[in-house]
Amino acid sequence: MVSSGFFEKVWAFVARIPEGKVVTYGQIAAYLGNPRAARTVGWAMHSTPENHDLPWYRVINSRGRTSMGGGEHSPDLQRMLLQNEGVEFDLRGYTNLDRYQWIPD
DNA sequence: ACGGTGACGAGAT
DNA sequence: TATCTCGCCACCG
Repeated sequence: MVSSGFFEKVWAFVARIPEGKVVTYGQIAAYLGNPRAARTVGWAMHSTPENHDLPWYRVINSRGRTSMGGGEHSPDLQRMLLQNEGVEFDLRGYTNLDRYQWIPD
């Protein structure tokens, strides 16, 4: 079977996040049935395939900040991509989850 | 099978 | 608010 792992579920979830909205790592873990697997979700995102079409930048941490990262994935790039979609950040780099967090149907 | 790993989370300082 | 510490857990060699 090609897609049965936890990572696959994470990617499938991320693919559904609408434009201008964000979700947190812990939130994804919870919706997938493992409330405490936030770190694993983070690792899944780190392991996203090269040819990803995923809106990876719509995943942020529970405090409304863009994820840490190195190299290609920089917090600044992530913030920029989100601002392009209308997500606003305050001067310290935080966004308002009450306003932009996506709650699946 | 086992253990290191990591784009996290929550509480403490 | 910035940092640190610890607990968590699926994946891969």
